[in-house]
Amino acid sequence: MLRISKMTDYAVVIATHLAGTDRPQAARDLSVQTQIPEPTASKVLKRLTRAGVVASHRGAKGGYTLARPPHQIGIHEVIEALEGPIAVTECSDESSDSLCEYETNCGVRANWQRINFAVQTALSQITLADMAQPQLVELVTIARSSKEADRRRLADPQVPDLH
Amino acid sequence: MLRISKMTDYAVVIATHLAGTDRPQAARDLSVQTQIPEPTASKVLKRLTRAGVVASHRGAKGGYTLARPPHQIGIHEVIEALEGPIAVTECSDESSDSLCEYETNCGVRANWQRINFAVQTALSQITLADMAQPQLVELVTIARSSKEADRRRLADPQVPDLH
DNA sequence: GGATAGAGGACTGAATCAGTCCTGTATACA
DNA sequence: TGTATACAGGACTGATTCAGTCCTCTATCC
Repeated sequence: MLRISKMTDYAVVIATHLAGTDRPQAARDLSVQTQIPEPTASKVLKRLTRAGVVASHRGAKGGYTLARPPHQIGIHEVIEALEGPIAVTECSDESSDSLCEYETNCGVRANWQRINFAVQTALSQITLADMAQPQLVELVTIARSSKEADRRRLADPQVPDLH
Repeated sequence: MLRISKMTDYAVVIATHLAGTDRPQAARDLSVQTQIPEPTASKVLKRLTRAGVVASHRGAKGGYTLARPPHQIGIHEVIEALEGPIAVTECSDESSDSLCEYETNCGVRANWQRINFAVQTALSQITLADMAQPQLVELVTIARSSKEADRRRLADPQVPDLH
C-alpha cells in the first residue's frame, strides 16, 4: 500500500480545482464540482487553510482561493497539510525526538531518512499547476519493481477505490 | 503520514537480521534477537516467504534464510511483501483496472503515476546489504519540505512509535 | 515415531479513518 | 444595523483496518 488517505486524495482534487480559478470558491461549489460530499470537502478545505495552502474569505461571497500561485505550491504541501510531515516510519520522523527502543539494534534510521528524502523530493517537484494540466505531463510507464508484487497482486485483488 | 505499517517495519528489521547470517534462523531465535514477539515475527516471516524474499526450511533444525544474497534484495521487495504493490493512491495502482469515478474530472492519474515511480525507484535502490551496514550510508540531512509541515508538527506532536 | 519448526488461516480488541453535525464567528449587503 | 452567507473549530459515530494471538495441520530431522 504505502497509501495516502482518502481525505488527502480529496485535498489534491480540490486544490487542483482551485488552481483553475482566481475567484473565491465556496465549499459548496467545490463540493458540486468535485462530487465530494460537502461536509467532507469543507473539512478538507479547513485543513488546507490552516496549513497555508489555501486562503479563506468569510462572509457572503466568501470562499476559498489558493494562498499562492499554483506553480508555487508543491503537491507535498497538500499532502502534509492533511497527513503531517512525510515520514515513512516513525523513527525517520525528526519530530519524534525519542529514539525507538530498537534504535541500537536495528540501526536502519539513516536508510529510512534517505528513503524519506527521496519521497519528499519527488513530491515537491510536482506543483498544483502541473496537476491542473495533466495532459502536459508525460505518462510514465510504471515498471513493476518485482515479480513477487505481481504474484501477490493476482492472489490478493484490491477493492477499487475513488482514485 | 504516508507511513508503512508496523508489520512492514518489523519485516525490514527481521530481513536485515537475516542478511547477517547464512544459517537458517528459527522464528523464535529471530524473535529474541529483534525483540519482536514470536507470533508476530512468525507471521511476518510467513509473508516474506510467500513473497519469495526469504526461504523457509521445515522440520528440526529448520528456520529461515534470505532467498537471495542481501545485495540482490531491494527494500521495496520487503515492503511489497507485506503491503502489496507500492501505489500512493488507488488510481495510480495498475492492479485495479477500474478507473475511478472521478477519472474524467480529476485527471491526476498521470501525475500520481509519476510520483509512484519516483517512490518505487527510491526504494528499490536500497538493498538489504545496505540496511545491514548502516554505518556505510551517509546520514542524510532532511530538508523539511515546507514551513507548514513544521508548524503542524509543533501544533500536533505525534506519539512515539517503535521506529 | 517423536520432537521440532513452518504453513495457513481464524479470531479479537484496539486504533484509525471517513464522514457528519453542531455551535460560534466574521463578512457583505440591503 | 440586521440578516443571510460562509468559514472555524471541534465533538461524535459507525466502519474499516491493524496488530497481535492462537489453533490445527504438515513437513523434516534424527
